[in-house]
Amino acid sequence: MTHLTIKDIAKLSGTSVSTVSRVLNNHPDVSEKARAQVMETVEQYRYVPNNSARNLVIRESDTIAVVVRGIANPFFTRIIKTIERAIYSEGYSMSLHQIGSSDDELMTAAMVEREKRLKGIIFLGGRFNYSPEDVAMLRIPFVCCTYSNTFGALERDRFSSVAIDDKREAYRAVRLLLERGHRRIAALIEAEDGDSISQLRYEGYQEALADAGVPFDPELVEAAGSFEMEDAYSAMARLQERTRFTALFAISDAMAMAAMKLLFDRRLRVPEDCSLIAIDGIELTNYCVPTLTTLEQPADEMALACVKILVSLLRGDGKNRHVFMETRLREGASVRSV
Amino acid sequence: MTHLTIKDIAKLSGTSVSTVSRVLNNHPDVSEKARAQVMETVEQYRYVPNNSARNLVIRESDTIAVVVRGIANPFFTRIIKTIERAIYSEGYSMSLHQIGSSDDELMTAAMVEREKRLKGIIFLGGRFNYSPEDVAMLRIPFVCCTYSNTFGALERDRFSSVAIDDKREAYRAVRLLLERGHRRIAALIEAEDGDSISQLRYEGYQEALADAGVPFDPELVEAAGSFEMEDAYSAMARLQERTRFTALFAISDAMAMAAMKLLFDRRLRVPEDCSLIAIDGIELTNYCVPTLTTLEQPADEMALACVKILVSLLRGDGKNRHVFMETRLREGASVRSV
DNA sequence: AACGTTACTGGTAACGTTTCCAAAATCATC
DNA sequence: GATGATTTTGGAAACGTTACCAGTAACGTT
Repeated sequence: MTHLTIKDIAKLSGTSVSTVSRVLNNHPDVSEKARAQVMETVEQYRYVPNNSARNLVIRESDTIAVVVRGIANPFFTRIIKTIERAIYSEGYSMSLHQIGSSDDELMTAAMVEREKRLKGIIFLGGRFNYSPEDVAMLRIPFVCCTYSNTFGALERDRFSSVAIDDKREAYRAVRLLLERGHRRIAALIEAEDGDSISQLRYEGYQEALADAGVPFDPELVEAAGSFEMEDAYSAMARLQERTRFTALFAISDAMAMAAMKLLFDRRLRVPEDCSLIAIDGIELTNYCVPTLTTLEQPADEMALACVKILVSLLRGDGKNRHVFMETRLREGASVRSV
Repeated sequence: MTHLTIKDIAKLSGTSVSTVSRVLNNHPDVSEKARAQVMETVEQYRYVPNNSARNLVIRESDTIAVVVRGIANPFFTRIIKTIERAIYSEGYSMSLHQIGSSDDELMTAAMVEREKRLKGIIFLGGRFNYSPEDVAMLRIPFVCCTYSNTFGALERDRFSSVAIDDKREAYRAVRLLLERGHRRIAALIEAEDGDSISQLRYEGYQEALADAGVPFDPELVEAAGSFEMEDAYSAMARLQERTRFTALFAISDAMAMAAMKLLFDRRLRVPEDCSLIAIDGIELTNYCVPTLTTLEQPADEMALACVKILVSLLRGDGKNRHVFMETRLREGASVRSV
């Protein structure tokens, strides 16, 4: 017999299937004696319940899905790592789903949900600009991490989110450049339009310039095809060929690092010829030359908040919430005063 | 009714449960007419079978677990990404398990296996030096990725592996430095002893020196507490304070990048003052300054090989295999001739 | 037209749990 | 020690599939 069943345990501990089940699920209505009895046999034979059977009768699984757009992003890896820990320590299990830039996260999620009877979903890095009707496909709680849907059509009480205030933080980053005397400040953004992280950060950039009385020059803005470093590198190349600037705001650390490389390849020095600031705070920024000045998102806190919110939704206490985190300025050596 | 069952589909398509099941599982013994009928209703109502019920009667799940030590490692992320794709396209699902450096991968795997009735396991980046008795806990096929167990106690036909020949590739890397005229070549390794990737690569280093008639100097070797950049940085600091060298062989790209940063912080130039070579070929090496010369592991190929082997084991055709991949030299600007 | 093949179909018993319900045991009260 | 209340127990019906088995329909063959 490869796998023991609850029946075997019942027989071995001289009790019934029901009692074993009760013990295993920590029901109060079972005598101390029986409980001890059962526990002992369970330990002894290293019995582990069959999850499929359990999920079948429970009518759902114990799985929380994490749907991530761009798993290669170091910032996301960091978050995933913490999320996984938290999910397991809450007694759930996690399944990870990577989607490409052309995939539809809602489709993926809906499919997986139907197939596995998910408990909940955490979206990581998606755009998630869906209509309420679309979202109705998802009948389970979900939280969007790193995406705040600030202007989206979706009603705020239909889902939760954990994010930084992208626009405000971008504003802070650009203001820092302005305070250091920069006036020609370029922006390296990502192509996706509409209500995306890129757009929000871009708006922050524009607003900071406006508030400082610096006229907006579209020449100074270039969009990469994706968040990938490769695309950022070539976007930066276009930008650098087109115009001159003393500082660059990149919407992500990885993109800033690609930009840094382009500058190096063109024999331009950071920060002497061009200052650099970005948002994310990935570990790598401490190791590039020069170290990157960046607004660090509290990745671990964000991950824990996601799981905490989702779990409390699942347990029935707690409503949908939208949590905004603050970034912390981590000064590297990539910004100089002019 | 939230979820349709196979019974509903049977009723709706005017046939029986058995027939629907047969259609869904692509059994040949069903008429074209019935098949079309069923397919249509399935499409129309977007029916998705309940996996728990299926797994219950099948007596196993459709899940392949990936147990990874150090998910933050960019090389692993890349592999995971491809593995996930491959697993899904083969019709399985994936669950990802991150373990810390102190955790026991076998324990984790055994636990998860019992709980979920896994189909198979892929170990990523572990040491996996277990005795045959330990491994007997795992009753399902598994493949170790990036770890070859070259000298381990485990019988070779009990598991599969996909890896590079760590010793040989390290040998190649160090020989390249030797060919460029370097004689004082330091090594930045990782602390884990015994039969680890670090050790294998370290042996390759020693052998290359020996073959070139360069005497081995233990002063030139420093071990980091882990593969983390932080630990690599401080190990490199110790090394650099202790002795002088014209070139460094690091056992991983990430460690090399940390070393590069330390050299920069100490006002030493790469490659003028110290050449650098490593193994892995992560994308980032193209973006550091200067670009790192590295032996690139074919991450995608390795990932696909893992899944292919595992799937063929699961299908019953195919035996346990040990695949060695070749690296490809990707020349950056971090090595100079002396 | 009777027969044997073959192609297809539907009924039903698993699979290993949880949960409901009723029965049994225990306890408290008079 | 009889009664009712309470705690603890076990039996059995779900949950939604698959797979076996028996049966029916369709088709050639003689």
